[in-house]
Amino acid sequence: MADTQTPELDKAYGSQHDGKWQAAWDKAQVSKPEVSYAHHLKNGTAATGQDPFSILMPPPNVTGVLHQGHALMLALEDTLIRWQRMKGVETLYLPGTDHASIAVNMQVVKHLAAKGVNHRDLGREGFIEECWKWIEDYRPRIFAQMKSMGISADWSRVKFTMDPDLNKGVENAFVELHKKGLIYREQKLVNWSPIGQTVLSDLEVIFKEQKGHIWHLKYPLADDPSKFLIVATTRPETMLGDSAVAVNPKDERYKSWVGKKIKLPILGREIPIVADDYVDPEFGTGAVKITPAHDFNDFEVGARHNLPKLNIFTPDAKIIVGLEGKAASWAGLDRFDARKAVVEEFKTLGLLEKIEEHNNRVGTSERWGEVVEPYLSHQWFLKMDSMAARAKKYVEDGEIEIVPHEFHNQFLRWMENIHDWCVSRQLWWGQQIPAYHCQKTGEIKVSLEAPKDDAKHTWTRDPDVLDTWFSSAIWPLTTLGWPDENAKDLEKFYPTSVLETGFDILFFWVARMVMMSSEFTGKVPFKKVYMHPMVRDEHGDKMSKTKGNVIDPLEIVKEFGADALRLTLNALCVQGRDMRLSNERLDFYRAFINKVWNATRFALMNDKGSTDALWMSRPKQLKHLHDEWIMAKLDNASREVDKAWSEFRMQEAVDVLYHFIWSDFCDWYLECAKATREDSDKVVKFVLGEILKLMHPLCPHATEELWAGMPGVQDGDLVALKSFPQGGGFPNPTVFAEFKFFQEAITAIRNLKAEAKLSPSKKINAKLSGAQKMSQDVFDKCRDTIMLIAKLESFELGDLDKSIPGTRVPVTAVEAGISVEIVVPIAELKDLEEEKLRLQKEIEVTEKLVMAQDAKLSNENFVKRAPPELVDKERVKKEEFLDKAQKLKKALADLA
RNA sequence: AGUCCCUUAGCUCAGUUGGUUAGAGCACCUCCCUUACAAGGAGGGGGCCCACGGUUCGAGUCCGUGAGGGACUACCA
Repeated sequence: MADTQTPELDKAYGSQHDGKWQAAWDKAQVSKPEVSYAHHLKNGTAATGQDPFSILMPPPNVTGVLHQGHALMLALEDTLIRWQRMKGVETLYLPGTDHASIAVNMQVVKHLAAKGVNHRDLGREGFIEECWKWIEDYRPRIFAQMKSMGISADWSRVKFTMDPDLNKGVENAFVELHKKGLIYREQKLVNWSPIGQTVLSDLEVIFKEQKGHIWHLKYPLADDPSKFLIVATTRPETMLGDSAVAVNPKDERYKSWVGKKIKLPILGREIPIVADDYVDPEFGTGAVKITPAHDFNDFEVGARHNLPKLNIFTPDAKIIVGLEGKAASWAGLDRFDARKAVVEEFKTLGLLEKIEEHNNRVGTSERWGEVVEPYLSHQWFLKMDSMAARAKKYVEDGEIEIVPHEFHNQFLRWMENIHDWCVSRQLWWGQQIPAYHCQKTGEIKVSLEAPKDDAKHTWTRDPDVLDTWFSSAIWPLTTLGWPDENAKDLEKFYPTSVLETGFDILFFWVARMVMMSSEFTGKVPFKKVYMHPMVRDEHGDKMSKTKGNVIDPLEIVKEFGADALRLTLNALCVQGRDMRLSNERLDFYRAFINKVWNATRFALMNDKGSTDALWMSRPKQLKHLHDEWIMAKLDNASREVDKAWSEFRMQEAVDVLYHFIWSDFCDWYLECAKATREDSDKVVKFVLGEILKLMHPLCPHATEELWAGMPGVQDGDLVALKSFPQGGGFPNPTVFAEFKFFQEAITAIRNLKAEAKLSPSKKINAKLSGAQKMSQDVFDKCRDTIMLIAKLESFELGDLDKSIPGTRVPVTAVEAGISVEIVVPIAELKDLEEEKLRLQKEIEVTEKLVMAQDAKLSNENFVKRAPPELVDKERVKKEEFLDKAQKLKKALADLA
């Protein structure tokens, strides 16, 4: 064995070595599936005959800054990835970033404006050049931030949604979908952002509660201006685009009005009164002005009645040139000023009936925050119905499993109510739509290559770009090499194993990936969807810059270390509930890492210079009860962690490890091992080594640092490439019951000392009575250890010597065949009365338990109908309680 | 308006197909700086598991109703 220098471990855990290990993983190419899998194959630890495991990282905005949501995503994904890799599975974690068309476009426009440059003056090419500059400035930052979390992503495969090959994939997808007739161009009413001057998808519109008004306006009848209908509206300015007034056909009040005409005030234009079921006679006045070009419902009504769609706004929501009457002078007026002008005019004309207070929800743009204008325009749409039906079926049939299950129904419901997706955007930054218009003929061609001009045609490319989410929807394809269907990664890693992300993009992204990726492959893009919760602050509030309660993950990494952050995020991650992150929690989990740290220091304390790699092989000889027990516990913990992760129960995995390491290993086992030092040395080292492996997916840096400190570990020998503990077998089937006796005996003696106000370190004499119920073998396996830990002067096995009065502590473990009393001579006790009280109290508690068991067991129905093994268990319990109660009573009687 | 989630110790929360005396951390009380760790150890107090009803031998867990809190989707001119 090479003579490796065992570095001295720091006194406490700190994150100062994180960078060293990130470099070591890079050097060993741990995250390259080919490399790590080859390593496992060589060592005989590969999981053969199993599908590869792959996660595609949800690409953050390339110009973004890592936030807590990203940190959570990276922590969870990398935990799963490292766990699978250690299990010997061929594992791919593919990182990437998103071009974030609309967000980056906006940032760069703002950035230019700050320099006094109007982006439109640069022209398309010039602007895009600026965008690339901006991105090159930011891209290294987010990469560095992601890497600081210690993720083991394969950076040799890193992707950007605007990489040339991904662009090719996107254009190919668009052309293919068009060929299939799923993409079409149409003039429709869309959500329009007057500030961004682009269309938005339904999902990019945020509804906000706003205090507003309802104006009741009088609309005079054309042939008799003394008569009028009163319409109620929240947007009086849109009356300039009215093309009808609608009433309910069943409404008796207005029956005679249908078919007549209204002469619109201000404009003087005449519009018909139509009957339509859409109108609710109960609401407002029962008469509704219809503006097909500026309201989604009115658009529908207008279509049914063949009404003209009269647009009144310019793209930046100002009154157009060319309106009739007084409105002609309002050209260029902003929509909100136009509202005032219209109301003022109605007042002047004596046609304003009244104004009511009204709270309504108005759609605002996600990006710019201004009120979205329903606007008539030509856009590209993607037909959703057939793709949605297929996506729905995948989920219904369980081909895609959504965790937590609550999102299952939400997903299906959305698939049922989906509208066609408007995929074009009037922006420059993004993937330009591969469509060409002929100015002369008005023809449109969709193709990868620009069509050649000829005598009849002059082609220009469609200026619009695609919605960011269009390229994201085929992320599982393009990152793996599609449209090359023979691409190696596509063949090997598609469908991917898990799609891990936040529920806020379930519809934006997850649903669209399912629909679109399967459209081209006929296969689901991933088998499981795991939606993580939202990270909130310690008070349960959403983190936001304006509130100033943002906990910056980068600051946390600096202050607590990446491992503490990863561990904490995992520990707080339960299904179906948001998590509250706080410094208190981070402190707590950092302390946990420190515990592992110090346990390792303890184990290595007397090992300086040793090169015996004791932790590498499973000890065969277990001399003491606690040795057997900790090995069995280790196996249990390994299996439980494995199961928890396979079900995305992230908190449970941490919980299992916490209890196993802190309570079982440190509090009980290591204390025992101090008594049986050489005998237990192999076990201590082995279990510790396994603990480092179990903890590695959560705390990769600290576990590597500790591992490297183990004697005999050679340079470049990484935990990251070790085999994940599988759990062996139970050498002794009654080990838990026996150890239960062990623990209870010690606890009872400690308890006795505390109640008797004896110092814990005061050594007392004790005897074990009821020897016939306990095998000499078990006693031998734990006698010395009990003495040491419980601080006993003497501890013998034998019958109670009646001549020595004393108090007794019953300890029973029926399953192990143990029913004994620990006898402490009366001379050891300071206060006899206290002891009597203690016994009295315990008798009461125990008798209550006996009664509860009696009640259960005397219930005929229970005995008859419950599973027999359960009834047996209850009987055993009763026996235990009864035994204990009797002994306690005898003990009390002896003291009296 | 519809759908879904939550309500368990003073606080923050676990509690997988119903089945040990309902758990943990923090906080609190007592004791211990015992040579891995005071970011530690030992012991202790603290719970009609929101309410009512139902199913069951058995309910924190399943069903119904109600109260309080939250999320999402849709939306009335």
